[in-house]
Amino acid sequence: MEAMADPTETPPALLELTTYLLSKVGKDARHRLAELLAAEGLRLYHHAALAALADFGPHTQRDLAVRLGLDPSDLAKAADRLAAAGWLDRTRDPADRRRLTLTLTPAGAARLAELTALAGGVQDEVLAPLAPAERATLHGLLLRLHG
Amino acid sequence: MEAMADPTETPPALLELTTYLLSKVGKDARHRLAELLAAEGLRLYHHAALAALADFGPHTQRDLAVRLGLDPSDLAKAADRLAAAGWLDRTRDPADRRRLTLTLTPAGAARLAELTALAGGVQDEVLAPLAPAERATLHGLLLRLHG
DNA sequence: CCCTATAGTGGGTCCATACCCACGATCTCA
DNA sequence: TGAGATCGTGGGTATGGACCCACTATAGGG
Repeated sequence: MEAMADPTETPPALLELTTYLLSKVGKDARHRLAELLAAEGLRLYHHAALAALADFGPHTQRDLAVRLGLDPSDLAKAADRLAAAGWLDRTRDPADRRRLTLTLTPAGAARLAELTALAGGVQDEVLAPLAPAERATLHGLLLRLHG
Repeated sequence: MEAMADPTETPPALLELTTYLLSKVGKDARHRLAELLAAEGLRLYHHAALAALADFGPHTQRDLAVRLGLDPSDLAKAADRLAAAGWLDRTRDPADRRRLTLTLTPAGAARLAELTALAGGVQDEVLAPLAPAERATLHGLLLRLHG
């Protein structure tokens, strides 16, 4: 009995393209995490914003927008959301009253830890086929590509 | 003189997530190729469709939609585009006149070769930081994740 | 004090992806 | 020969990302 061809099989010509795999696997990973976050009314950039504040300390909105590569106007909306939830403080800079300084609150730090755990869970799923050493190798290679 | 902090630096907490890197690098790769294709009025799935026909032979529209994970309605529009350019033939199946069989034309095969070369160029850019052996390693790992 | 530049923000646009439905044509089978 | 299923297709909708402009409040130089 002959093996049945899988009607959903990807064309080998595409599987030979590393960029195709990169794009597909990356999209899948992002999609999974985005879905989890969406269930809590959050987006990926909310996570990124909290992480940036945790790692680099307070930012003005403009600076944070630059760091995350977001439009200042879009970041303002994201900051709204995060401030409303009590995860960051938005204080007017007394030295330049145009500026708003964003600072992570303890509640924000706690939330960030939860989101990071969530991301870790997705990562375990996505990387399941790889042994720990292989995951480390992959991580190192991707890090080099990221520059 | 102290090193100036890079205001666009990504939060280390995110760089530690392999899925973050995967998603970012993958998005970048897809974005670059999509831009090149867009300049010629094409989308990524046009390339994928041609590749599938080349690798697996003629498909009905339905089968091709299943293989590529596209909505049948959307694939119909893509097939329009490709047929209009003369890259595939759309023939009514005499045995079941509801079905349209898509077959790659020689012109389509030639176009596919061009697109594949284009994709290869993008890939060389994206993978530039890696040595050939490392690229092979990366490819192998991604292939395992793709299943 | 005026002029120009900048920070934040509200309210949009544009685009791609992913759906989804209804319909005509056609097939299959009882 | 009808009932129901299936293929292609036209014409939608929903979503998220990226971008953009106008406007207010504020700063700072001349």
